[in-house]
Amino acid sequence: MPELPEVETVRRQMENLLLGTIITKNTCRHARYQVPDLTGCVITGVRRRGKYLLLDIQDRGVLLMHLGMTGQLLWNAEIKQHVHFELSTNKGTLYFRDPRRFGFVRLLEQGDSVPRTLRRLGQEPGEELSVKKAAAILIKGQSPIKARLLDQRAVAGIGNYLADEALHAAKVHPACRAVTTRQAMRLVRAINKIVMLSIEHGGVSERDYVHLDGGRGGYQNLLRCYGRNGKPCFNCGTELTKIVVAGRGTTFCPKCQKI
DNA sequence: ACTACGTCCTGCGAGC
DNA sequence: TGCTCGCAGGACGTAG
Repeated sequence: MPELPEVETVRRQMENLLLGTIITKNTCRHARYQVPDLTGCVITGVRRRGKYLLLDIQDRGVLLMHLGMTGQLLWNAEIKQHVHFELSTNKGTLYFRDPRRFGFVRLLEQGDSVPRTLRRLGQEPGEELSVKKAAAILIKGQSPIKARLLDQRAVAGIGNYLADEALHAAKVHPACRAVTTRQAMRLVRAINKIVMLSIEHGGVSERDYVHLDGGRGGYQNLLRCYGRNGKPCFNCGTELTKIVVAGRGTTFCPKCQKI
């Protein structure tokens, strides 16, 4: 469930703690979190692209991390169960917990080609995003619009809750296969707005996601659609409905979001 | 090329 | 009370 706002929130905290530190040890406890020994290397950058975290490791490459569904990055892990990767530095240790092991950690060595999924990522949400360009990608194709929002190619970093929230805000039916340019532009603007707001509130802490210090985000209390099935739509009072689109649980308002 | 679907994995809550 | 079962979903592989 960690989506762009959640990853960005931990990125900011990691940047404060890890930038300029020296790695003293790294421990890998599972194949999905396998990284060569980085002892002595300096962390020179803490970046994010979509839902991926990228730690620049001086003279070695980039440490690529994805939180998957249940991934947690913790500065001091109280619960050691499901900790698959540890990165110790001269300032402290970063623990990667991931009960369901959908996440991963790997090192992109200097000279390695950039993985395809990273290359295919669309624009980052934000003020510099070209709404027209993203909308042009979004209107292409025959799949349900929600599937196209989730495939990362129009805008990077969207997951299930951002998709449901944006579709509701833009009044587009999640199963709609033919969206207009006008609808697509509404969607992209909604994404921008929701991403910004969610980051401001430290993201959504619904089940597993927590901050580096174990703290929780607050945006789960401001969700207008996702997870509110059976409850009234804030716009029209109609009961929100849950269906499956693109294999994902999808909540929407049958009155506001018509095909 | 695009689209659809199965797979990975564990915790949790509903229902009996 | 204790069990089983279904569901949660990001990315990827494969099939059509």
